[in-house]
Order: sequence, then C-alpha cells, then structure tokens
Amino acid sequence: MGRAPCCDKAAVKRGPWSPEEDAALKSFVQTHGTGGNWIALPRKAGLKRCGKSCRLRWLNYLRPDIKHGGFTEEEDNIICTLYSQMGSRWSLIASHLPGRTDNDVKNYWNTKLKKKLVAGKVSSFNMDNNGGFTFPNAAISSSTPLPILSDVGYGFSVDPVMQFSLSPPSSCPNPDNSRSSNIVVVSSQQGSTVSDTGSVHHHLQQQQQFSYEFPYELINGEMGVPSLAGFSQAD
DNA sequence: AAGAACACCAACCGCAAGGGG
DNA sequence: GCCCCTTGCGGTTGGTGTTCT
Repeated sequence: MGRAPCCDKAAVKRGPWSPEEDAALKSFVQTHGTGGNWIALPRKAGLKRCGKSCRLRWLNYLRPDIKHGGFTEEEDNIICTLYSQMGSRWSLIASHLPGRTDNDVKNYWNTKLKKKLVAGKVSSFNMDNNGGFTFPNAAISSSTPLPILSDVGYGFSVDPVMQFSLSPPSSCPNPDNSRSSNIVVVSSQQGSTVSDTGSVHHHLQQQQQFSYEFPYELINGEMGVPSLAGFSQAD
C-alpha cells in the first residue's frame, strides 16, 4: 500500500485556475480566513479543488501583498548572497524579499539568475564575518576573495594559470578552520562549454591567506570567458 | 510561413516536520 | 511514545508563449 492521496484525485479539478475559481477563493479567504484548515477550505468555499492546490494558489498568486513583475538588481544580489549562505532554502530566501514567494524565487533562480551568474553578469561576492558571502556591486577581478558555495557562477578574466585567493573573515568563528573544497572551472566558448575540475584542502586561520593555482588549458588555441561555477565546501 | 527549440512559470508531487489526540 | 492529519517545502513537470531556423 502506498501513501493515501491527500484528496480524491478523480473528484477534484486540476490544472490552471479560472478567474471564477480565483474570485471564489479570494472572496472566501478574505471573508472567513483559512480557518487553519486548507483541507476543508475548498468544500466550504464551493471549490472542486484539492486543499493543497488552494493553499498554493492563494500563497503564490492571490495574496494581496504579492509583488508581480521583474526582479530588481538589488533583489538579484540578495538572492545570490542568501543562496551562497544557505543553498536552496527558497522559503527562507523569499522571506527576505517582501512580496516575493518561494516559488517565484525558485523559478527566477532556475530560469534566469543561474545563467546570469555563469555568464558573469552578477557582481562578485565577499566573505563576511560569519563565514557567509555578500555580493557588492564591485568590479570582478581574479584577486577578489573567493566564496565557498556551490552552483554559483563567478566571472572574471584570467591568465592561462588562474590564481584564486581566499581570505578568512577577520573575526573567524572557527580560527582553526580546515576545509576541503572542490573547484569547477567552466569556460563558455562559442558553441561549446569546456569544464575542468580540481580540489584542494586548505587550512584557514585568522588573517591567513589561501591561494590555489588552477592550470587552465587553452582550448583550440583560444581562451574563452571562464567562470568559477562551483567552489563548494566538502565536510 | 511553419515547425523546432527554447524560455518561462504555474501547478503538481512526494516527503518531512509539527501538532493534537 | 505512537499514530494520524495537516502544513510547508523543494524538486519537477507540463502547458503556453516566444524566438530561432
């Protein structure tokens, strides 16, 4: 026996919401509230929808404080910073962006921001005192302190041998901070993507600099525009 | 002009956590 | 402590519109 479905799928409507359903849900919630029970709500509101579907529709679309439309550069940077700190915790990230939903942020990341980062169009980041990273609107250079994160692009121009440096925060919470990192370097050239990987174990102490030289191969005699696609901490 | 490929995003699915009995 | 129900979350899918060939 599998898990019992949350509702009778044969009896509920699925797919896109009609304006009438939206109006019915919105009117009901604004008049009666959710009553703390989404499962019972569709029946009370006269909707042939699953409670989960109603909840999602309300939270992601019908709530009055929802902000529709494009993300600002400031929102981009907030998302990047928070993603570098806590990964795909979309609801937490969205809680820092008034009017944005976790679904919005997730979709935006997956469809646009990730590509933007890999293309190096988003500002670089700096380590903060808590070991996290921020994305100031600063020019990117290969000497900028590197982040510890995964799946985030980092654009810069380099020599065939790239040298990265990582500065621990001035008030490093763990002065004996030993880390193993994986590095993925991706180069986007016309019509192709070239990647290479490396790993390094480093031992960070307060005020100590770490650097790693990554031998970057020339492909077909031409250097593309490489970016650091992943620099992740391995525990 | 038409079909293919791509991009976007709303919605669904399944799992985990939390709370009440 | 256990079970059941509900909510919340993140990953994924699928429909639709747009761009490319």
